[in-house]
Amino acid sequence: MVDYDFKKIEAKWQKKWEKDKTFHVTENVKKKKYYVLEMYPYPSASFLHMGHVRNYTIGDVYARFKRMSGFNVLYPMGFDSFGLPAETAAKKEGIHPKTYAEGSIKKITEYLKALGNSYDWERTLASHEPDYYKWNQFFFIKMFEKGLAYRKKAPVNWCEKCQSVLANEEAEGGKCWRCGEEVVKKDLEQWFLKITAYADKLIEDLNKVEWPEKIKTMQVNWIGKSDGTEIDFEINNERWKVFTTRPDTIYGVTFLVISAQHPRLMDLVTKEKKKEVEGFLKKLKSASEKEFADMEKEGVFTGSYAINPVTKEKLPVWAGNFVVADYGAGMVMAVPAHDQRDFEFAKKYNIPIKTVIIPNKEAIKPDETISKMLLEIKRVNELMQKNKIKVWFNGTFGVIGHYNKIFIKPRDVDFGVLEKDYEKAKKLLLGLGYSKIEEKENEKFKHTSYKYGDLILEVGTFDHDLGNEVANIKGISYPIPNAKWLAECYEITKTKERRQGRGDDVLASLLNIISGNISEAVTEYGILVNSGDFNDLTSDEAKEHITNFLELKKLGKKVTQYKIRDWLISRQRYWGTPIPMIFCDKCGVQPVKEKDLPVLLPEKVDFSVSGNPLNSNKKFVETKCPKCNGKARRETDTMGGFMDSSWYFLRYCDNKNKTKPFDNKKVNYWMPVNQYIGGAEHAVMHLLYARFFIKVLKNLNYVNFDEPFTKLFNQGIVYKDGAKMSKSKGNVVYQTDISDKYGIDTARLFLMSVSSPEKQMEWSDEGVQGSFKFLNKLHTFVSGIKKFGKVSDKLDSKVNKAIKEVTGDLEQFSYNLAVIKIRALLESLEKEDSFDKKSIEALLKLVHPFAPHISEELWEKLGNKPFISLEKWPVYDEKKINSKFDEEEKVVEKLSSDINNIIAIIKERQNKSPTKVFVYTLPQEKNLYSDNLRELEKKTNLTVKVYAVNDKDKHDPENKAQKTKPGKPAIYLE
RNA sequence: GCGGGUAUGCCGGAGUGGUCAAACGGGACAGACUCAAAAUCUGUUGGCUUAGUGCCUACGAAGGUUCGAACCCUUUUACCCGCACCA
Repeated sequence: MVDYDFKKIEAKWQKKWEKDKTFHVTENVKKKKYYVLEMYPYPSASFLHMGHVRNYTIGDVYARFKRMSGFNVLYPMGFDSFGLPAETAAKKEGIHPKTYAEGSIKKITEYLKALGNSYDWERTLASHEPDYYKWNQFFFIKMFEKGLAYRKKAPVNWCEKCQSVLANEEAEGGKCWRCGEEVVKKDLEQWFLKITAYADKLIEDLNKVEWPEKIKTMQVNWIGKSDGTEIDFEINNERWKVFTTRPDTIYGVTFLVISAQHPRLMDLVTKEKKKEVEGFLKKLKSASEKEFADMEKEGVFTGSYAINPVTKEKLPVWAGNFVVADYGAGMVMAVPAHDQRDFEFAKKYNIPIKTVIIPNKEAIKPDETISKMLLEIKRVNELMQKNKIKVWFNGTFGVIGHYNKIFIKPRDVDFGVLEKDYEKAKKLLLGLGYSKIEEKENEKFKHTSYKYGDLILEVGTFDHDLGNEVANIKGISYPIPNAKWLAECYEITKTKERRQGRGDDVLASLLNIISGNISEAVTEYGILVNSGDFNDLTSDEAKEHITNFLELKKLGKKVTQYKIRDWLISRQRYWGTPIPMIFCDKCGVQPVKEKDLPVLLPEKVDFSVSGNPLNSNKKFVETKCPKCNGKARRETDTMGGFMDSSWYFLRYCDNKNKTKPFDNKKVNYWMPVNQYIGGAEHAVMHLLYARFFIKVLKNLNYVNFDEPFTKLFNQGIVYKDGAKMSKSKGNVVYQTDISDKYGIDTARLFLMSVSSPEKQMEWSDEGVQGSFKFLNKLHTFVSGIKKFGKVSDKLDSKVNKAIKEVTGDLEQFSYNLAVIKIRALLESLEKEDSFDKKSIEALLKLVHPFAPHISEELWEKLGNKPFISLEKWPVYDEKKINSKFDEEEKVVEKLSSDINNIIAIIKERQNKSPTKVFVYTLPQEKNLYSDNLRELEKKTNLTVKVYAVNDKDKHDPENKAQKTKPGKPAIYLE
């Protein structure tokens, strides 16, 4: 077989599509719309690699599928051409960013077109064009008027390498998202967009979209809403606010910690402590951002004391490195018993730890009696240990020993000792002031009861070896008993199971809880102890009550805190949308008048100066105040690129509008985007900003929907040699590497068939050949068809089933499974010698989304008019799908493999080559096999004869027929 | 540390309670075609065993639920991704 001429075919159809504007769409109210969109790329002059190809193909397959399914599909493509990368690339090449961007757009457009994607190129856009960014400025002013854009001095993230500030979202883990440079904090006056005003709505509306849970969670976490209580602590006769989500632990507060970065820290530091605090701060300052994050919790006492508003206790105020200055109030109440950070801090500086929560509501509550008893146990334990007697406390607290169940309100102290120590132990107890009540003995155990005050104490012999053995078998070991363990023990008693454990472990655990000598903070909710009037409440109840109490006394209130900060939009760079603001000494900050938009980005600037090149253009900077017409200065900061990407999908709907950002009728027809496709890395950046932007636009009456992207699909990353395919890693396979050799259809088909699109995939050079083979096979098969005939019911069933399954798979992005079914269909068709045109057409249509060029070509070859791209997706007929055929096939398959198996054995053992097969079936199964006689002969290469077992004239010299079973015919070979 | 995900045969990857020694593709091996190779076609590809049967071992590891588990539960290990001192 000669490889099909993919080069010619692909060029031919790409040209035809372009000339015909096949994929151009307009609003059509009679047709249901569907908007498929891939995140628009940042244009670079280099070739697309397989990661890109995969991404765009995922979208194109879907767009083509939906288009054929009868939707009016909007599938546009544009370019995110503003931004720092263009500026740096331009600098490197010594050309103007504009030249660079436009050159890149030209190149990348060419590459994108070579993919054969069904984009509507009439609707393209590029964010650096004044026609586009004019509207960035327009919206900015609208937001400014609504108070949603404002200027403020704040500590912001600064990237030294990029010479610009970054939004919080762009400072990933303290590093610049683009260049990886350490981010430093700087106090600067900057423009912000008030995304925080929409924080609740941004969380709430997530349930209106069908997005991967992961992305939703990431957004929720990023917004970081937490309900809590703001509590006033009095320090030096002044009230200081503290935010907490755990007001139920207020009785456990043993100190306060103020952030080392808190602007008013020094107000709290007493004269005596000043030097010490300053030394501490100095040390922190010298640490880099990263070291800072890894640093151990450290602090220094400020010398001041706070008054707990509920208990009136006096609490030391510390300055600490682990408190974030710009979250909450920048100061926290520390509850070491119930917060791990506070715990570590308290341990380090020897601050008291006070337990006020017992984790499980029904777990052991150390009341007075129990405390007394525990102390008694402790006394006994110590005495026994001193005398080298090993003790196992049985059934006292928790699950102890090897047969006892936990009980909640213990009445007696019960323990076991080894038989050899028994008498000695008894004596020791008497020495402690115990009085004997009763002594028992049976063949297994000895047992004595004592009285001590109102306590009962029992001592018995304990089968040490047995206990150990059981424990060993179960492999249970709790080196550090803790509250979690106890809670677990309690859970076990509820299920009536038995559990082994060491008595002294439990004892230690309980004593720890009572004495505050715990090994880790208990952070789970539970019931309150040591909490005055609030004792015995559950954490949830206590939060409510304590907050109410504080509100009543005007010492605190319920508040909601968010982690998300306002969106920092200004950048000190050239290549972006100029912020349309003017500073006038008289009138202050003034927006540029709408009629004067756009504020054009001047091309003539000096790139050699440090800082923002825009400052070098006097004509740009010096302007007049729009209000008083006096001398004024233009804002030289530009907008971050995420402004551009926050609404570009709206502009696609009406990209040539000169008078408005878009016509809202058009936007309301096409929007929201039904299927958005892009990488997960934008989860808390672009995807969050765009949602915010749409909410603002809805409030301003520009759009009538809440969410821009109904469905979101995150494609998996393409790997090669174990690393993400990327230019910087040098493990790139370019589009042309494959398309030159096999054609772009092969590349598309392969990328879609190796694994499901949302999973990461490993690139394989060999694997591509499989897809190429398939397309060759398809080409040979379809172009070799001489004439059409009738379809068998069997084939018809297969065709219909394939349509059904492929349709379902495409709908769910299970492209890889769809491809498998298409392969199987071609195989079945190849086997037949008669089929109708409709079946072949169906096959081509199923193939089409994956391999659009070859399917167009073959479609034409069948004598059809172009374009298959605009043809109707095949419809299946459920009635024609008959599982009987599948079963038949299986049965035949099995029988022929049995026959082949026997042939192999005969050949090897008897060195004979049989030529005839006699098959003996049950009478009712005879037709099943005789109907498929030809199939059987083909598979076995022998003459086949089928008999029913009761056929009188059957040829059966070795009487094999008696071996016949239902579904398993007997076989004789000769 | 917290949250999410993944783990399947030589490899890539389907499969989420019986029809599973496990789709499909790649690779390897054998056969057909050919002077030969490539392409193409056919078959084999966990082990033992057998005129087509049967048995064992296997879906990261260990337990458990079930008549029955690659699939459900628990624990655990490794890798990937996200967040990271958020009170």
